Amino acid sequence: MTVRLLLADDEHLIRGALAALLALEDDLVIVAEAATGPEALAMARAHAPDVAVLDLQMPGADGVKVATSLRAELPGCQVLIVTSHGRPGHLKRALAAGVRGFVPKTVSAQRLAEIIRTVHAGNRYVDPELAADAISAGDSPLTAREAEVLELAADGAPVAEIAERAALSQGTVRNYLSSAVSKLGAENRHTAVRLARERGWV
Amino acid sequence: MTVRLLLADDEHLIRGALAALLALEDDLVIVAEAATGPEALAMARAHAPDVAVLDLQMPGADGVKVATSLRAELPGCQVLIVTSHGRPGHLKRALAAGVRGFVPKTVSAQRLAEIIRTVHAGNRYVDPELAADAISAGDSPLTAREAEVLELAADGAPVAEIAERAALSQGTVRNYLSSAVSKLGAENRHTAVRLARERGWV
DNA sequence: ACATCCCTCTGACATTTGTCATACGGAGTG
DNA sequence: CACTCCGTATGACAAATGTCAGAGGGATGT
Repeated sequence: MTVRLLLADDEHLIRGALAALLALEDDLVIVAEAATGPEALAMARAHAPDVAVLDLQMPGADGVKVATSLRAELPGCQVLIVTSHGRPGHLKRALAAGVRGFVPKTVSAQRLAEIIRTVHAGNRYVDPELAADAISAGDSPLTAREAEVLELAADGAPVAEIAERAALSQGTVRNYLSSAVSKLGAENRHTAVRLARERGWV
Repeated sequence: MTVRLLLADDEHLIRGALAALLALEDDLVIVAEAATGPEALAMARAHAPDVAVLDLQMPGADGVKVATSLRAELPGCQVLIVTSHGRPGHLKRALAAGVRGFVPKTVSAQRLAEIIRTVHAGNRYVDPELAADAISAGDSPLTAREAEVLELAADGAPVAEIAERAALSQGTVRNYLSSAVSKLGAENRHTAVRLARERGWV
């Protein structure tokens, strides 16, 4: 039984190389390739692959967003996310979106082929190390608003701008930032942003 | 004439796939692979390749650092940097370190093989788009100290800590930050850090 | 010799952030 | 119903940051 694959990665070099390697496996066949999120979606619609191997970061829409749409449109298509930067939060988001597999790019092609088969068989596979990280990072202690405000603060915007963009009063914004900072044990909003990013909470 | 290659990339999947693809070219042969900077250096010493294909971001020491050491120890070995994130400053640093080629991972394997040959022949190759970015980004307007202080401010440390780490008075640190911020046209130190990072000035 | 730049510092001031207390309405829970 | 969160807000105060003017010393270039 052959497994029909969709391969999506914005790096042509990687995608091509990966395609070549996976094609060496007798039971795997690549039916489509894509370089962006929307393209991946279009390709999936056109070819209805058994398994979609998606890079986490792509222009247009990231792997998790694509996965969400895919779940709705092609329930028979299993999604496997491959990523360079394994942040705990990404894994959580991905699983919530119905992704069946999540692996770092540090695995070998051999392993990847096995994992593709695992996912195709309807099982799940999550890289043990990433899983451990996700568990030890735990749940976000931030409320929805706190996370939102922290996110808006991420690029160094002043309180006034955050307040405007979030349609809140400046005082409220400062309250949220303050509580986020203390919950994260940070010294100021900027280290708080960094910590939250590392744990994948924003 | 065959070209003997060293391949260094921390992502096993990518490295393996790349190796497989490049091995298809008759005149290219991979004599060594490495997953970290130090490992790349050790491998280069052991195998004295003609061309070293290095990922820009690797654990241990980045591609440019490895290139610098390589220039000194193995002048006959040409260095080609491959990267996902093409920041202008990286290109500049790389060229200063004697790197002969600089390409994004979006090129095809076919192109990469050609570029490897170009570099091996003693010519240079820089991706046109990255080159354009680097030129438009221009030179850093920051003085050495300003850049240093800005770098220390990058992870959100308070002025007191920056001052201590740079062995400067707090007032001086604030002066440098202030002038860096105004030179970069930023609103505050944090957006300044972001801007400088984007242009590769830190 | 002079001008110009960078590095370093100080002191003063305005602005922005961070913290805290307090308040009110809504949602959910016991 | 009382209790506890969360979201939202205000006001006040302390601390950090941003800005400016000025000043001395070293290096470099004309």
